[in-house]
Amino acid sequence: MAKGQQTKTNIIDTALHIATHHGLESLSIGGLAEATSMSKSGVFAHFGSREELQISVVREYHHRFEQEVFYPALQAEKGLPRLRAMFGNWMQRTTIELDSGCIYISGAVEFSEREGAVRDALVASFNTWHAALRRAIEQAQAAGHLHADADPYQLLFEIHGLILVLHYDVRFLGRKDSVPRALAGFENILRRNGAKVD
Amino acid sequence: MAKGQQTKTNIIDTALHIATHHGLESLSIGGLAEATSMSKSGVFAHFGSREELQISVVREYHHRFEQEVFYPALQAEKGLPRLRAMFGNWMQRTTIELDSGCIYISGAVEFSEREGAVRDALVASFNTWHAALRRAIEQAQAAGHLHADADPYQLLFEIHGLILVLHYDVRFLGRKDSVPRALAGFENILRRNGAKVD
DNA sequence: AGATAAATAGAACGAACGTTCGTTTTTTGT
DNA sequence: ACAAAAAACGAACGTTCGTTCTATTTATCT
Repeated sequence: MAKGQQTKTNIIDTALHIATHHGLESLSIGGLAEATSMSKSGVFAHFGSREELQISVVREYHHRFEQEVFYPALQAEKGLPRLRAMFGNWMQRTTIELDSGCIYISGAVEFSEREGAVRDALVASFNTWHAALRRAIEQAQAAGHLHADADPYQLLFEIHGLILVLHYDVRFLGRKDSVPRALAGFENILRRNGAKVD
Repeated sequence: MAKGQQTKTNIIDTALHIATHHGLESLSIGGLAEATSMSKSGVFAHFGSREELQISVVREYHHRFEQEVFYPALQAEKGLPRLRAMFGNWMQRTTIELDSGCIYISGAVEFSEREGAVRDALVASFNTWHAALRRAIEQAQAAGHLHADADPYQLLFEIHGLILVLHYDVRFLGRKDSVPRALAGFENILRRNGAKVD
């Protein structure tokens, strides 16, 4: 690999770590320069603008999300098992490991009233995941694991809420014991929609 | 009222408007000075620090939240009616009116890994509301509206999730039609815990 | 009305911000 | 090893930031 790409990867790694902890808006060229022991202009040259740097971080987060949340869940068989795997991985990625947060959540706050390419990248990335979840729900319905007449979007809405409140309780309120609650809420939703008890 | 207090109130009003739209961290002395047609030092003198300004905004938000969400719900009779009123007012305050956001949500992201007085004020303020909700749930149980053996915290957890995802969908994804989903999710939770259909 | 206190303004500070530019170092290809 | 290309540096730019002064304007009270 060319030296440049290697350095760029290193910068993005550092930036991703900062962004998952303190948000995309907390990224600064100067801070990143210090963290990577480079000069400001050296860092800057790789992206051309701060906005492009933020977009690169969103892209990298999207990639890792796929790798750690989505793809592993495909190992589980279609239907309820896979949906449960996706939710479980999602919980883990969002709150637990190294107590880093989720930029789909922090970014939603930071860019809810701000237009631009970063917001667009965030929305597109989240929508991809959203669509994957909807597919998993519909497959569970097709497999007879969930009622066929249930509204997938309503399930999705409620499930997403559990992830958000889990994130809120763990990271903001410091309630480390919230994972069982989220899991219980998840099973409540499934049961109401025809799933057998786990 | 003294002239100073009057000006201070005006500044906080303006600051609250900005904070509900763009977050507490987007507040700046200079921006507030321009918005209120004052000098930077004139604005600054009322608070002594930016942090104290942010805390003042949190306090004001807490006050309005009580006025517009909590107190009106006390008109409804104890138990399920009051709980429904609290949730309804909460939804409205959080997403609808003048499409302004909720600093309990944006603040949770902004101050999740930042210690200090602002974070403490936010946590304390939210916990007050949280406790009020828990009381309402327990009253609904005592009145026989909800199963007595249900865990109030689990209900609270799931209900809070609905507010968060409503906020997310409306403000970030721009899905203005999410209120019925949140309402449906709320009734789902109540029904599972023994409530009669509404 | 005149004295006293409160409120606001204005200028300046050091630091951090994103960005630009010219130069120097390092890597790459032959 | 040497030339060409890529990568990183260092200094400076114009702004904005929170904050600290001193000066000036307003409101308050007798």
